[in-house]
Amino acid sequence: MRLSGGVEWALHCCVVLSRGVEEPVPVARLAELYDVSPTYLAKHLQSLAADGLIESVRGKRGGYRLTRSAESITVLDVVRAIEGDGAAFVCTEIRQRGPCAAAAEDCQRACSIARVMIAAEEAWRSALRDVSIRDVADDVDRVAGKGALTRMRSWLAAAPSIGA
Amino acid sequence: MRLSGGVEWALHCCVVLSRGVEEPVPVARLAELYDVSPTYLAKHLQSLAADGLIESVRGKRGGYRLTRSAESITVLDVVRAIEGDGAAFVCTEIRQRGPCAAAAEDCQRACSIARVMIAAEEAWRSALRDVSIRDVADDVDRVAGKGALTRMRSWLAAAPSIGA
DNA sequence: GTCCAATTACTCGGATATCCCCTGTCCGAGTCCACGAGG
DNA sequence: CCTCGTGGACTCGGACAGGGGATATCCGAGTAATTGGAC
Repeated sequence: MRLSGGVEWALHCCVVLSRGVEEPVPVARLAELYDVSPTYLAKHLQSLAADGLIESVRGKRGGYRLTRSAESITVLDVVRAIEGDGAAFVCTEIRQRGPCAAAAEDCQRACSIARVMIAAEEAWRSALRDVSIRDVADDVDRVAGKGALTRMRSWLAAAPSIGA
Repeated sequence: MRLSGGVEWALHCCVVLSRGVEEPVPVARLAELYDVSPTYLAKHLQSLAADGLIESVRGKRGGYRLTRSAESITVLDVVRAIEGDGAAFVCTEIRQRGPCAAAAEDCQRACSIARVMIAAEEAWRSALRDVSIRDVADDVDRVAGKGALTRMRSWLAAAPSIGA
């Protein structure tokens, strides 16, 4: 059980995009900020756009920007956009197989093992749902210093590749 | 993010093994009970044995049996034995990369995003740790009928392939 | 000076290879049980 | 009748292929800004 590495990228992107929603930021710029593969990051941002978390602006001076306020986007929203809605544990109903199989009419409720796993996943989802991108951004300000995020956001807005 | 299918098999095996600890049960018999691949199930049971949850008895009339009481084995123990101890979310510290990288001395605490993910995983683990194999077995008795598990355990103990 | 239109440069978007881990399988090492011979 | 040794069959254990999804990449579709000329 391992999450895609794109989850980390997407979360960092959403956090930095939550500072100043004015103008869109191209993928190449975000990739340069974090020193990651631009094309692969693009793939993940497309997933976020497909779920309506960010919107794309095409053409010159285009890019991505958040569609709604950072308060209304939860960490779970981002994780689900990247990883999909599928549950981690999938019950194959092996209790209904083999020589001691349970009768189908006795299996209307989910099996005991599946219920435990589902409850645990719900606890996981709940923890992620309780934290918004805004909360994370505030925490970054608290840990890394008040101006760190704003400085990164300003760098994104600056003309690309001048100093390089 | 998806768990290995072996988790389901291993949990069912531990539950049925918790009924009557007298004599070991061979892998082939367990595989026949659930109608799954014997060799692949063996691989997973080896993982359980490596973590000390079950012990192997070699030779004729050998097999696997639980090493301790079902109360002292948690669902989390089984999941960790199959999936390993690694965290689902791995922080690659991209905050320390790129042109706006944070200084290393400012990163002694885990980054805000990683903390959220770690806390969620801890909630997931906690939910799995709160349920023992004994609890699951009792719930199976409650749902599938009091004698279902005992009947399966008796079938395991019976001489193999008589009726077939 | 103003308007318009073609050009251009920059952006996203989906289709395309590559790699690694999970799935699934196999044969060899090890061990207990059974049986038979000898005392 | 009891003991011991040998054989056999059954078990686990780790080493060996195949497949699917994540990783990483590329080129084409689309759009806004620019720029040049005409009025």
